[in-house]
Amino acid sequence: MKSAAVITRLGLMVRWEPGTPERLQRAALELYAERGFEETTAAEIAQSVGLTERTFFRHFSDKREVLFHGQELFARAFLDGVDAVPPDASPLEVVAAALRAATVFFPDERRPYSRTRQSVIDRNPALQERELHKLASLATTLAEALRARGVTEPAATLAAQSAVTVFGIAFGQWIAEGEERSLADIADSVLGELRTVTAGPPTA
Amino acid sequence: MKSAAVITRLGLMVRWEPGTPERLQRAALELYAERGFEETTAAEIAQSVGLTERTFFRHFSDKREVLFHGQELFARAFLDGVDAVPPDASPLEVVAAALRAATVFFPDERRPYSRTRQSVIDRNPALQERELHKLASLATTLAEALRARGVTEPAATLAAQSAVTVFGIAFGQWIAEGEERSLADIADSVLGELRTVTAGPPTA
DNA sequence: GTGACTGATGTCGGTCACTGACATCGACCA
DNA sequence: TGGTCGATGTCAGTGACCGACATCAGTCAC
Repeated sequence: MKSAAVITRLGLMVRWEPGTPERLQRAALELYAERGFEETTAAEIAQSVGLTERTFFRHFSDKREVLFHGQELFARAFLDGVDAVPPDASPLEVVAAALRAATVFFPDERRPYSRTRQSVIDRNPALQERELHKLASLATTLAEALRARGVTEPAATLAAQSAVTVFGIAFGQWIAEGEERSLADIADSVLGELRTVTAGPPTA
Repeated sequence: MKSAAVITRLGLMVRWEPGTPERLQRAALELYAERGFEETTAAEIAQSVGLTERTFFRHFSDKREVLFHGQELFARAFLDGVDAVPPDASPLEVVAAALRAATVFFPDERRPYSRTRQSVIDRNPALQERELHKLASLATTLAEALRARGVTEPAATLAAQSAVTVFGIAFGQWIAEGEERSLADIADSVLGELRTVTAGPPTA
């Protein structure tokens, strides 16, 4: 693997094939899905796209991270939803807006991809841990945005966590076999359920 | 370390000093707190109590797990709270009961210990991931208990996740500098806040 | 009492995730 | 032409973890 010089489709001579991180991500998902996460070594992923293990770790901080990229944009979508709502909106209205904004990241065409990705994650605890951590970070970010709008604690964290919880449940349903509603519709309905559940008569 | 034979306080000759897992846990927390999690090797923990690395990994599946033991009892407490409530109670009442039951695991004397433990976790992402995963498992268990009582999805998962969220926020506050209320009182109040936040006027 | 058996531990060797230091070599720029 | 840069390769190392096997005090059947 001395030199990876390559001729592109346009006939241009390039030192390195472009899109290295994307190629690694595709290869990793494929291998994880085929053999399982633990049974796949970082070196194998790298080799499968003509690179070395060392290069893999230059692009991704660890073996799990290769499945969790683009979270920043996703979080940004949530935040955009927050900003798109009038300043006097209630926390719950903000949550609804954030949810609606986030769902644009998951158009129906993406369902098959999301399904295989999620099935890989569901089969490995280490990957679940990483996913949980990402969602928790998202909640933290959201809570901060809420606080910046004047929502006090613990309401801000409560609302933010609820948003993430609703999203998680909705996403799981969106992925489910036979489900055909859009993620936005499902999220709306789950949020409604949350309001129902937390309503009820006052507790002792 | 050929033979670890030891004379106990009662003068009995024993092959192995008893309470190995507990000794390892204490030593681990101490070292993690002193030097940090990453800067402490499993071998060091083991050696600090006169054992080998291999033995450490026989008692704990990994380096993080040594800080997360006893979760089963904790989860059981939640479940006991669930069972202690009449069958016609609303999901929210069940959640309140579970929360109240769980707080018995954290009497005020335990605050200092919980604080140092949490500060270790807060300083390391890998430990945060594990904690999140344990809490998520708890939520899953709780949701199952709710379903067993006839609560349907997604209400069951929503209620269970909310319980865990409330617990997490309350615990964080309980640990906070200067806080003196009991965990039960704080949890009650946070649950009340959740009801307030999710109430509000209907959303579009 | 003796020998088989058990259970907690030690020893050894190996795999793999991840890292730092340094070398390579086209591309690009002065 | 020469120098710098950026993405990569090479190499050697550390530490988490695991399987296989050895050890040896205690126990129990006989």
